[in-house]
Amino acid sequence: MKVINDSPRRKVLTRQAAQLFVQEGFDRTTVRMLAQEMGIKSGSLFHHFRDKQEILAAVIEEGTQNALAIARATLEHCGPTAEARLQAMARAHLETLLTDRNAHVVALYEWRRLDAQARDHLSHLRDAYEALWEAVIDDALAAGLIHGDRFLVARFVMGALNWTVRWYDPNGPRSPDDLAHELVAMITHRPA
Amino acid sequence: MKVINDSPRRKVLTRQAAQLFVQEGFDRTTVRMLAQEMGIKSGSLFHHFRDKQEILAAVIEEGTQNALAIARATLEHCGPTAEARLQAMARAHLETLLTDRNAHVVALYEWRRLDAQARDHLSHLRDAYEALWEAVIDDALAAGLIHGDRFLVARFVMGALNWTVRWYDPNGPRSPDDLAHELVAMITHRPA
DNA sequence: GGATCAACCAAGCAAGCGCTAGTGTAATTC
DNA sequence: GAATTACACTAGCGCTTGCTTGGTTGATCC
Repeated sequence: MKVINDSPRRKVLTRQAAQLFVQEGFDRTTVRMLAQEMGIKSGSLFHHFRDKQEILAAVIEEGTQNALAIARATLEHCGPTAEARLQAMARAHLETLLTDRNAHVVALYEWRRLDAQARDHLSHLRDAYEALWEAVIDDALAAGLIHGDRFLVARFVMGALNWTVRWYDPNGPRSPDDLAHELVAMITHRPA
Repeated sequence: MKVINDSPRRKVLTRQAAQLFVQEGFDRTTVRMLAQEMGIKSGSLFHHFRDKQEILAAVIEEGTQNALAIARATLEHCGPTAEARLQAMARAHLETLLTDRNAHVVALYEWRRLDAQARDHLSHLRDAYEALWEAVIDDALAAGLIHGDRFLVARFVMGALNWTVRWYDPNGPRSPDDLAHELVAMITHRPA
């Protein structure tokens, strides 16, 4: 019985699981519900995942990997100014939060359901992502674009952005780009 | 069998429940765990609360009521300038988040576990609290202290503040007052 | 054309869940 | 001093949970 793999099939199952985890929360999502969503029986589920927790870890891992990849790509293809980079990161963050919404909502809400070992592994990924942010914020501080404690500024900005999953309506009038603009304007000590 | 009451005993039990809900999450907290924490047997628990959900609602209600009361009191005892009011609200929010931490973490993480009727009742309370914020932000906008869309600014600020529960260390070097200062400085388009 | 293997299923176990029923008891009320 | 009340107990019902077991299927490989 092979359990750990990253077959394409597993990716699909992971995405379906994310959907359910968002709707019901991790604890209320039973393996029977997961299996039904996947079109298999509950027993078969354990052919793809060692246990229920591993499904959660897979969901969060995929979302974080995507966010990291998108952020890196974005930073390579935007202008070199501190303002452009700041704005690009904000937009990338919001777009990830919306296109890959399920995985990120799960990461935000169900992080504490991970066992110690998964949490350790995944927090390294998250640290890598946050390091990108801190670099961009350092640039903005050095350029005089914003002022203050880099640690605090980074966390305030991430908080404002992550909080959007609780109120943002993708079908509303505002685009992710609008939000990024508005946020950067808010924290920038310089007329846009 | 009387069930609904707001005896002082119930307040204590509610606070103990909040503690457990933070540690384990609502779903993973069993009525047996709650009862043990309270020093009674699981059956006795249902003398004080109709069911498990009612305990959750009680926890969140108490936290929100406190936040609302503190915010109102703070607004009455601070200076009249837009900046003073903004700062006072930020500090009040952070202090509530820290002194009454358990209840607020529960409100943030377990909101969706409320049944429709409790959620309806409590969202009115929350709306009242957010209305205070929007008034303060309107003042700040009118005073030219900050710029932008009032809806977005309010949500960005609340996001930055609420996110603090995930990283703030009460035993660290920074006081809530420091945080409030830094946040207001960050979003204020005017040298402090 | 036998061997291998991933993918699935039916059946069910042991544990734990929220909650109820019925009872005991000390304090309070009339 | 009888009745009521608040609060706690014991015992357990009915159900769901995550997960295991043992076996079947169809495709692929040599």
